[in-house]
Amino acid sequence: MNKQQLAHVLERAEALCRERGVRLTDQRRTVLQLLCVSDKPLSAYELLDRMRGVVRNPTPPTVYRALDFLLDQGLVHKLESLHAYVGCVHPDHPHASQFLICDDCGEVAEVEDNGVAKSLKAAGQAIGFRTKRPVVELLGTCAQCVAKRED
Amino acid sequence: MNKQQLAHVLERAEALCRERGVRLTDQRRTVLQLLCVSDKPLSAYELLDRMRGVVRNPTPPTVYRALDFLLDQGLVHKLESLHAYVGCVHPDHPHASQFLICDDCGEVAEVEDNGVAKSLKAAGQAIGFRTKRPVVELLGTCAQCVAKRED
DNA sequence: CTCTTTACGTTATATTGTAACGAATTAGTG
DNA sequence: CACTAATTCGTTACAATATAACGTAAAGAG
Repeated sequence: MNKQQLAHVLERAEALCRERGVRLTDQRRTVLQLLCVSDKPLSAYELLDRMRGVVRNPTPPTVYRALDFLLDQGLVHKLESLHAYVGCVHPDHPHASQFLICDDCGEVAEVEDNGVAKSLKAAGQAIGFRTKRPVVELLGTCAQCVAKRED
Repeated sequence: MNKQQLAHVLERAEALCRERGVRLTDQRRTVLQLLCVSDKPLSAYELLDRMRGVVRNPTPPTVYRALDFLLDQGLVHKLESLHAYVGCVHPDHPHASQFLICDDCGEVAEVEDNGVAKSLKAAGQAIGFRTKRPVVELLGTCAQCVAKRED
């Protein structure tokens, strides 16, 4: 994420939290920012490392609390299959994303595919299931790495 | 899974492994069987506990090696969002399943929805992504527990 | 039977995530 | 402002999940 996008996300985060009456504290903002400037998903302990120097003596609970808050607010996503976290690319509206995770280069693409959302909804409804949190992560090879391999 | 289903799965597992020239050893069969007779997903360490008394002095690597093998062979699935494992209900054919996980009663339904499979494939292809392993887990409330709550 | 590969035993350790409890800060209320 | 309640944070300890590394044993191939 570039600087302009970062600024936008942080602004949006501030505004959303204000609207919702919740507090985007320094620690929480720091974690969000670290995730946004990273070019790859970060584990909780990678985040912990990067917080040193920004926050005084952070510990695991420091990170996990901030992550819990940001996850609740939909400002970050957890990639279950990687045990890692990413900043949300479009916190503007509530959404259920899908993640395409390249296990070659580590790149992660967050997409919001309407067809997928619909078919998942239908599959749940077929058996009366009420979905609260969909986890959709496709592990494989991104276009760039596919091309690289076929050279 | 009832006894008859269990017998069928074990037979199928034997046959598949024979065909593929891989070995379904005692430990691996034990793990598969434990997952199949369980009425809920089991964590690696729950499996470890249940292996005592069947296998001599099992340790974490014992369990994880058996799980790795069974996952490779498509005989069990890992539920990433639960850190837990389930026996595959239809190992007969290769497939990409979706899991509906009730966070009230813990029940897990494995479904193979064609619409979901198609839309996921399409979403990947749209950006040239080659999916190797789809992770699709819907966390929410099953029909039974929805009904219970509305009483 | 010998060689090679695969599976397993064993110990130690890495990684991910929480519990619990008190101190400090913030927000609401008279 | 003063008081109280709620939320956030500091800190310690620990639980749960997963893997590294290396030697031994067993199985399959020739």
